[in-house]
Amino acid sequence: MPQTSNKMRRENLIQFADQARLSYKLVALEEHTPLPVSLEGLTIGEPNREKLCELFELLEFRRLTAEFLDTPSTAANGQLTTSQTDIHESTDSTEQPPIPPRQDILVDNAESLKLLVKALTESSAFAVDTETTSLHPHQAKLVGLSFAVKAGEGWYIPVSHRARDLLSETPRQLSLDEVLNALKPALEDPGIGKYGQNIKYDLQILRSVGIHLKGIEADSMLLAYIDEPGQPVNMDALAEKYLNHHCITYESVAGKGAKQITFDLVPVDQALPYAAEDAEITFRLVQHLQMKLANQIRRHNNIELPLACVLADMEWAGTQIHVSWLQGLSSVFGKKIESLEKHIHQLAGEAFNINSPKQLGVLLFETLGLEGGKRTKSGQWATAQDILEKLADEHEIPRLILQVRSLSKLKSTYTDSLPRLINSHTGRVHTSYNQAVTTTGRLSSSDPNLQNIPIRSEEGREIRKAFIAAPEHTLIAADYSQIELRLMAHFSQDKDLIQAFANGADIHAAAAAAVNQVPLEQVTGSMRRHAKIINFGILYGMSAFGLSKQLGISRSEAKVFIETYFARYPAVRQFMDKTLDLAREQGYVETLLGHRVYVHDINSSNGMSKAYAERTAINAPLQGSAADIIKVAMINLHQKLQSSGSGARMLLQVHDELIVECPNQYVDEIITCIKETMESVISLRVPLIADVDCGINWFEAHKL
DNA sequence: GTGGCGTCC
DNA sequence: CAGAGGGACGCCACT
Repeated sequence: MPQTSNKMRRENLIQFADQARLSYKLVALEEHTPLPVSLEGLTIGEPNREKLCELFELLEFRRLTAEFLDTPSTAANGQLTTSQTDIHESTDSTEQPPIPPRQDILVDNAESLKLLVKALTESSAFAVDTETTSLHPHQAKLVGLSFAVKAGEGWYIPVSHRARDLLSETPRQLSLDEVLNALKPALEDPGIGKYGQNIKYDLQILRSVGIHLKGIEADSMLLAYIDEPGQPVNMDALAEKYLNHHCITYESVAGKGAKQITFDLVPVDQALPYAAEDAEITFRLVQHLQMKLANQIRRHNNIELPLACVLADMEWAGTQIHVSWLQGLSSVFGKKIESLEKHIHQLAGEAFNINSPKQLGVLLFETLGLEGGKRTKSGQWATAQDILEKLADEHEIPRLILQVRSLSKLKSTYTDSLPRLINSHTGRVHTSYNQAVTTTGRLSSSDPNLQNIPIRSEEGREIRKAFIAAPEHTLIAADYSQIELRLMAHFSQDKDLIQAFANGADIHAAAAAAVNQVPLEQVTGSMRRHAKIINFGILYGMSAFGLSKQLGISRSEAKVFIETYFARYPAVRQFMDKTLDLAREQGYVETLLGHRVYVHDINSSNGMSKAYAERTAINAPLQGSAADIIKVAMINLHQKLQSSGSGARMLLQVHDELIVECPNQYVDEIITCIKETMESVISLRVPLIADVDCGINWFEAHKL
């Protein structure tokens, strides 16, 4: 009983602290007042207020605030950005008192296990880390668990280390069952906070041994990502960067390359410091970054961290694959490639590797002497699609090469590879979502990448028929309609753009009508096609040159086209100009929900890097805000699907699209739920629309 | 390991 | 003058 109330109080305090931090900052900013903190508007009792002060001490709030006040304000000096100062000149790690050598505790008997459980249970939060035999949760075996409840101390429990050879003995260790039984209450107690480094992984590992981790409070990887998106977020790099600590490398305990051994074969005496360090560093990183990021902690708490738990479920679920369908496609593609290859070699009069851009360039532009050759950066002949397309009229070979290219791409990347990535235990593919790599805030997907499955070409689209629903289930695909253009309308507040979306107009046709100054009825197919390219070009900061190349028109025509567009949608240009000003001033741009994208080169004297930074500054708030919106949709939808009791579950995310696997009898209900959830994430100045469809496979679910 | 290319949004 | 479309990942050839 007393424990529970303590935990509840703790939770309340954290919530209060979060609010108080913000309000204190405001007060401090306006009045430059020192502590104590103003708690106006917060309804907390005296005892809690005391506790709150303690908590501030704990968080070194005073130091944080002092830093905040010392930082030159953007408005005052008008050039150097506060954030750049924070990031590049922060000397946090050197200011802190030196950390004493870490004490490592090996848990290999009942007594030490008892001590650990006691330490965990009495803590308000602890770091947890798992050591396993694989990076893929479904094939990983749990080898050991490590914990830290405070800086300077790490615990490690080996559970399935093995003898490396016949001469060595199996190390003494507790049984997995005994360990899990002892730890389960603490791990599943939502009142005790958990810290992790890439907690999405540990969540799945723990789930595989029947533990449902609760009380997840922070992920150092996600905190670091919020601090500086796009920078490395592996633990070694973070320890160097924030704690000035050099980690024991995985290679130094497990070896590298072909000689690398799995962690269960690492001797326990070597595993102990490595594993204990993982947990202890995680603990310290979380504490450090929570302080550093006080004003962005909400993004971590309310978006990135809950999303990590959603992604863990999606990865764990995986997607069913129709293997023989893919094998059939492979064989069809293979035969076509073979015959095309023969034909090409015949025409060329020599056998060469048609997959080698280098050999192809020499053949086309030297042996055959075709015109229009361009060099790549490295001086090779460029043989990219657009170049071959121009040559296709003059010569048969480039035309055939284009066909081969497209087919071998489909075969090697998709139809041949996907079956190899099916997990033998589940019979499904379990992609891995990376939440902390992109600069804009998008997710990425790998092993396999399921965010670039073909859809445009007819042959490629066939591959989507291999992504099937489980028996008695249906796949539901829901995608946001024109989300980035809608965000452009929202941010720019352009009257006509908003009006077009409010009317539910075909936005490309509307742009075509505007640019060509004709009524909507007179918009031709080609006008619409051009307007569509311009619409996307605007989002990406395309130049007149790029547009002319895309549309096959002259540069001056393209220039007029763009100018007319801006004349028709004047607020769009104003928004772009304002965004660039802001980017130059503060060194970063921000999305709807506060994800920052740094554009350091925006004031560069190098024209090319500056232009690049400018395009990023325009595009990032749009791309990144779209990412924000779907992240929130995923968190909300995950919650709703779980509580619906339907058994429907999210499987995939492709930037503006969600794929849900749903038991047949609930499809109608869940479609409604998905649409409502996606459209109600946030209220913009234009409607947010999600198109939803369903089918037995991903192809069928994309009829719209 | 790097560069070229191609797939997606 | 050169380069002139944002963000990813994966395959292949080549060094």
